[in-house]
Amino acid sequence: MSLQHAILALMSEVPMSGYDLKTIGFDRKVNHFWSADQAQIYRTLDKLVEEGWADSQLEIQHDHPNRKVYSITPSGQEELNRWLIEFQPLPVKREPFLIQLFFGAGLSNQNLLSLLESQLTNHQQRLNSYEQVSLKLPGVDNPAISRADILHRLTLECGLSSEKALVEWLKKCIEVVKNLKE
Amino acid sequence: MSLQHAILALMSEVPMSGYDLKTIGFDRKVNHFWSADQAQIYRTLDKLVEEGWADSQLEIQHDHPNRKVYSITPSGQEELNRWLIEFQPLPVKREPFLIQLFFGAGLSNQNLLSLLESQLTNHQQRLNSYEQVSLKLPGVDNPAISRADILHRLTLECGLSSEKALVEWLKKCIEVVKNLKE
DNA sequence: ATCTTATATAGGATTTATCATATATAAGAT
DNA sequence: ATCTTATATATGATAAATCCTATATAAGAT
Repeated sequence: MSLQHAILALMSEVPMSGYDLKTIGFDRKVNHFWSADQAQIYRTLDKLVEEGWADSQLEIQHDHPNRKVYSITPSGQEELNRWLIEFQPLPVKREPFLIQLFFGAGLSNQNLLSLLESQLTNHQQRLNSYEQVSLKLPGVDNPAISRADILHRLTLECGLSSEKALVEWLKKCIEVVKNLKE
Repeated sequence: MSLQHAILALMSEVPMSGYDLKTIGFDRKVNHFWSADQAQIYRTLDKLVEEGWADSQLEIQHDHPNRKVYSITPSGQEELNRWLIEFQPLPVKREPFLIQLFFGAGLSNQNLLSLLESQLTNHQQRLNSYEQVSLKLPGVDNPAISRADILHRLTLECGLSSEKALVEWLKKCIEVVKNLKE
């Protein structure tokens, strides 16, 4: 499962609690290509420990509830290294909005336009959030940019170019539908 | 659930068996934005009947096993009409390959390039299959093009432009990684 | 005082999807 | 004769993801 390996990869950089993984890892760092539910993270951590790929130590806190900090084990690191070079099949496409558009011949132009406009708004927002992240990453012109930074920027650019393509496509759709005779 | 509505939409054009839905519907017609497992289709058909959105009639065949042909009911059509104009949130992004790239700083350039090349091959194949479909759709210049045909072409163009963007991005990644000092 | 937000972990229930397998008929190939 | 492919439906088991709820501490706001 990819989520297991995403967690292993995050943990291998720095040990983390479930809460850290959710708030720092999935909601911030890798949000542009993966997201995970809190419940799923805790359950996956249990599974990683069962498999011997991670272990945890309780960290007593006084200003907050105690934390269970998880670290990757040597066998976990081995598994991660194996997985990192394993071919990943393309994820299956499932786009609810395209069902609507494909089967939308019976809808009015106005209904189609509403659907398209709200998709456009949402994709523009996503694009915008990616652009905000991009501003915080070291630029490729930066002489101190690390190998990891370069790869981080490349993954972000994947999201940026996908979203840009979708925004352009949606704008085109809107023009086409506007000129459609009902 | 979107699968339920994809099936309702396919059925509302023409009554279909589970087998038809799989082979004609999901594997051919809408493959560029939805796919469904055979087992899932039959189970979803059961659910649609339970909900009163579809019904089936047995079609006795002599050259093949008998078929159960499903049709949309009036209440199913109502449900479909309602759903077709309901906002669909953007699908969550989950890209296993981007986990690898993002956390791939410890890999050799050669390993990174292998990953990128196999992704590129797969996306080019997908792009190619979309282009094959495109050739069979009526062109926008065709004066006899229907409203449905136009929408079909638009959904296909979504896939085409997404795949083109990914192919370009992967080519760029390959150039960047080639020039990366290990 | 009470409410909300942040910090922190976890289980129950359900949904959605996949994989494997079973069953059965008929056509066509070796 | 036997094997494979196409046609056709269905169930068991499991995986992956989401939603809801419970529990608990502490800081800050109204």
